Amino acid sequence: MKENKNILLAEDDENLGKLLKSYLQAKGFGVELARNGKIAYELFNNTKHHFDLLVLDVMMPEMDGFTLGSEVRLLDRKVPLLFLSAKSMKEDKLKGFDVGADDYITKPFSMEELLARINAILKRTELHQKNVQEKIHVGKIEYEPELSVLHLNDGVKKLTTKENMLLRLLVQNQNELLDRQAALRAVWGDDNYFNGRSMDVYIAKLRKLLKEDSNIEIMNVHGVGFKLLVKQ
Amino acid sequence: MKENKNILLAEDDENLGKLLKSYLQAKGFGVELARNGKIAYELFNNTKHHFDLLVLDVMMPEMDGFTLGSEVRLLDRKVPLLFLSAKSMKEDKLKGFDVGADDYITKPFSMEELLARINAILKRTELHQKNVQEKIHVGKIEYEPELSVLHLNDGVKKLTTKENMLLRLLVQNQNELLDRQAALRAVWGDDNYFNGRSMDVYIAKLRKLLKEDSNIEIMNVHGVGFKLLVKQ
DNA sequence: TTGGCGTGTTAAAAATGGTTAAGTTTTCTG
DNA sequence: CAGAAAACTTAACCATTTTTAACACGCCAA
Repeated sequence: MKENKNILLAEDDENLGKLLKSYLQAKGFGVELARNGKIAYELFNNTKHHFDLLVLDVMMPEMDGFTLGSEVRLLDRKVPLLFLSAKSMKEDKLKGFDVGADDYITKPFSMEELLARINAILKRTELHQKNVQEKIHVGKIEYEPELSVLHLNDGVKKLTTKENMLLRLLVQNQNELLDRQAALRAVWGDDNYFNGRSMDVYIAKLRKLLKEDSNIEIMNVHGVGFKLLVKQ
Repeated sequence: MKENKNILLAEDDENLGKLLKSYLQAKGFGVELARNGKIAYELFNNTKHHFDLLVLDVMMPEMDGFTLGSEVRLLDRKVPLLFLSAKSMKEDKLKGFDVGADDYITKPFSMEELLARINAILKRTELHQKNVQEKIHVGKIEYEPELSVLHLNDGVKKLTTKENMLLRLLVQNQNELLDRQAALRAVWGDDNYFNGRSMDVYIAKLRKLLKEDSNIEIMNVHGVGFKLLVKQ
């Protein structure tokens, strides 16, 4: 049960990025380095990856750290965020916490301090940790997002790509709102009218699949999004 | 509507302690001030008190902050701890996180920063406590806000998004005034003329639903708002 | 007491969503 | 590579939810 933790590091300064990456790897973490916010978002949104913590530089080209943080928050309300900033400015800190930062550290910082903060965050989120992405129970139904497979009464159902991406988002936000626009951007990469209807079609498909467990419901929040309700 | 959060503040510097206490009280927190670690421990251990967060100065007579933190951890594995320290020394920080700190802030710090960190901690602990699918009794009627469901005589009534949001607000302010503008901002995100009329329409809908129990009444307070009256 | 503004209520209009099925594109497979 | 199968999108139609409109009534201050 060694399961080492995975960190997504978004840092545009190549030297600093590589330095941090190898330091954290030496400490036993799995580290993916993204050189800007857009790449980081795509990595986060890529089904193949699961991250336990995001370390985001505030100042980056393409998409700054705060914007990235907010977008990520729409997809996953719980994943811990740690911001790196050159400025120690008050407004920046406040903005960071507003986005839902779990911590905030100003450059320059020592590697040990970063490590201490990372460990502190992971320690306190550990208790509430979701299963390490092998098998997830949604009500009575077993779901394996990595294999994109649902275990139903009448056997194993292989999900299609879009079914799986959407269900994964819903499950990550179980009993919480999944924002419509955020889901469209995450699954369809865009949020125009027809994609919207396409998503509705997929919601209908998922409802059919999940109706085997009557305690599961995909509830619509009018004009805002969907909520995967699992009665306890 | 807002059950305000309680903070236990352990700080031996009388000036700083009182300053922080009154600042946090002004921000809506309940604050108990203890002038050393021993008193703080006794306050915490006194079952009459419930604290949502402990703010502990590291350097205190009788019992230092870290010791206090460890002792408290033995009683409660989850209660959030935030340490205040004059030193920014690395070892101190590490020790703090080792004790299970949720955050660590070095003096001098601004009040805003402390507040931001407190709110950040409370926000993320709130997430883990939320999602309780509780059943609330409104008079004789059972209401499940998370499922947006009312249990009426002739079966279960599924509420629409807006019905649920508005009813939830009313119930949270049961027998107290729900301010009109506040409700509009909370449910409609805006408070222009037409939203106002939309809200009136929803009040009418809710009245119809709730008239099953004659002890329940949604009363209008002219020009100010509504009050959900439940006679005992 | 009266006029204006706020509220109660119902109904029609507009927006959003649920679902099925027909089209289109992509992927698989021989 | 062609044909079939699967995946995905678009269309259509209907249902539900929300907003807007309209009119009646009530409260309250001048």
